[in-house]
Amino acid sequence: MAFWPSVVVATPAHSGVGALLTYRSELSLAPGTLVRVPLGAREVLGVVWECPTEPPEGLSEAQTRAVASVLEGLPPLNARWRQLVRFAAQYYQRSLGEVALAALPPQLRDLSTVQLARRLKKQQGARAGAASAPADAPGQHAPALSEEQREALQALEAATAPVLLFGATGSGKTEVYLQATEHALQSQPDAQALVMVPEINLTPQLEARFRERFEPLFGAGALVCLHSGMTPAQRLAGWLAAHTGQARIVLGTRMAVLASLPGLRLIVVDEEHDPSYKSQEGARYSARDLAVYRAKVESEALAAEATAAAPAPRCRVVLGSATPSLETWHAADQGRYLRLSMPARIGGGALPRLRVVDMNHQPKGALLAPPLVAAMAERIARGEQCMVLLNRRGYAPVLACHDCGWKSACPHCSAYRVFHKLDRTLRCHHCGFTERVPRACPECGNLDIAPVGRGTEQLEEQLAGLLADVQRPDGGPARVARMDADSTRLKGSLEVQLATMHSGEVDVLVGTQMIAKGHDFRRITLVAGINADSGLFASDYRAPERLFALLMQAGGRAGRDAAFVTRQGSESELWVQTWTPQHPLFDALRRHDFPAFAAQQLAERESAGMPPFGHQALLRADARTQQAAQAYLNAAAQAADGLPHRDDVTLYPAVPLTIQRVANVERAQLLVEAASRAALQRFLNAWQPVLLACRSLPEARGLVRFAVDVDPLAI
DNA sequence: AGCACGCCGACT
DNA sequence: GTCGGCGTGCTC
Repeated sequence: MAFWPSVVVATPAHSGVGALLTYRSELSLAPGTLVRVPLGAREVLGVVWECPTEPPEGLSEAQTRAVASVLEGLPPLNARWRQLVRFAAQYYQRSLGEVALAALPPQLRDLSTVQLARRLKKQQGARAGAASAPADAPGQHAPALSEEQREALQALEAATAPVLLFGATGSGKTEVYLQATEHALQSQPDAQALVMVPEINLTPQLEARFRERFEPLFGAGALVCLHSGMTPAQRLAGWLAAHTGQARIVLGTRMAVLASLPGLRLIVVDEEHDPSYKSQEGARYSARDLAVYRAKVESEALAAEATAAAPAPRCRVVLGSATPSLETWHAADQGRYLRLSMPARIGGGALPRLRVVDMNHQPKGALLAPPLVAAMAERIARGEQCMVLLNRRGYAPVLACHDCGWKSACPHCSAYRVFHKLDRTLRCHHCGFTERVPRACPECGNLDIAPVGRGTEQLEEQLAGLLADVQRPDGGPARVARMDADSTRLKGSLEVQLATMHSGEVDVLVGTQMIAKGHDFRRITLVAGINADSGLFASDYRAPERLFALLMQAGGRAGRDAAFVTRQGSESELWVQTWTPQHPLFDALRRHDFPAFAAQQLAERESAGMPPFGHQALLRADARTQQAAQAYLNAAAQAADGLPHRDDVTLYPAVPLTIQRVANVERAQLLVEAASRAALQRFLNAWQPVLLACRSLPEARGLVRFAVDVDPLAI
């Protein structure tokens, strides 16, 4: 067969893991080149993966189509980026093209050559401007570090392993990130840093701090944000800036870990324990784990390029948290990660005192224990602020008829619709189905339908009533406000509410866990978790870990302004209402002793063979009937018999998910366990083609989709 | 993911 | 008799 020039391209077509498509190309294109290629009836974005020197086997020239166009002027995606994508695709059992394309801004496809050239020119112009920007603010802009911070910074800059920055809330982790970033960027004119936060909500305040610090040093275009809340045009601009090197700092959510950053020297993963770092759709990757892998790849490449004369620079990765994930903590125990501790709060503020309220000894049916209400009233009278957490939006989780037993079930999901009193609706929090609240029971016509259980709307209402007679020092009445996904839905309303809280116009803030994260309210001296332990009754084995982190984080909101607390002559407090006050979690929390809590949890995990000691994956199936979903999973398990590495894993029977049906789709899953990560990976790779084949079995009729979730957060 | 192909109910 | 419902399957 005559030679014909071809390129192998990663495209969004995703049948089969690792499936790449071959196109004809007269030009020899370097791996990493961005191209547009025909796929079926459309034209899609693709990444050149290989440039073969031999004609492809089993594919004739006539069977292939030609590359439609090359994105001129864009540097190819480098080998380290491609290795990251290859690893992520393989590890999380998705196609290369899917992961590669998920990492690129979709708008790139629609950009004409002329538009692209214009954009790149703009980038270069900005870059030249930035390079010539005077950098005479150096040294004096950064505040002095505490002894602890200085030691941590020095140690992390000397580290050759991933660093766990274990710092109490308020210990000044952000300042360490800032100075580590500054040093990394100054080491090299093209050096870049990636800073990740778990939620979009947390980007604006960190962005403000980074801009303030680095715009005088590196120019206005030096920092870009990358997260899903941006418009397509903003995402494109941010991605291009990072890819061309004009942006020196990329600040973003989990998706940012896949951005092209040719000069990457530092990765910061703030609040590394946060479950939001694990993607729950598409390729279910952990951005924290990929960050660690990415830093390793970058460092290895730098080491390979280094000469004997100069020591090789590294790409460092810092995982920061006051309550690290048990995976990270265990890695530090084993010496795979370097643990750096910063236990003290900047300014010497004390951590709040824990007050555990045993709800078994409180008046029946009371949402708030009387001693807690009294404590809050006292604080407000002194001009202090309180924060109350309840992890349930709406007025009540269920509306029920006392006569016939009707409940506000969602017709599309196996869940109840939540009663929202403010807009008089019943809303399903799973599928979004919303109806006006009926005036009478839809089953029997009885007018006596009533809310069951409590949400933030009701808590806000009750607190306003309970605190109605409390006077602030200026004589005004106590003011209660609520902040949750409902109250912040409109664009800009989050900022408005935060500003209201900061200005002191609110005395009590009620909200979901959204209010526990990151936001700094200086005058808060009392934080309360109302229904904190509801998670402990669930079967989720990570519930204690999450509760500990939430309460620690929430408690960290209290007493951040040490001077204010001292002036008040009061001590800040964290109140927790619980039905299980004897749980060991509270002892550790009382002493602010995360290491003790982690050791206890890790011992339990080890004896049960759970992560991080054992390794898990889930095979999930969505289908029109529960029977079809389970039949598919069980068939896939059967078909695994005789596969290589089958004996290294345990396959459990298929079970329905806790919420079995969402938006009329039935859901089931099957757990896979292995003693080692490598064994799990070997088996999953062997299983992959079987999973595809089992889709067409007669018993799996009605299957909508399947997905593998490697290292799942909940099982 | 798209987008086509293919086989069953309400219209010009 | 068609128009179109979305179930199923492929994309070099």
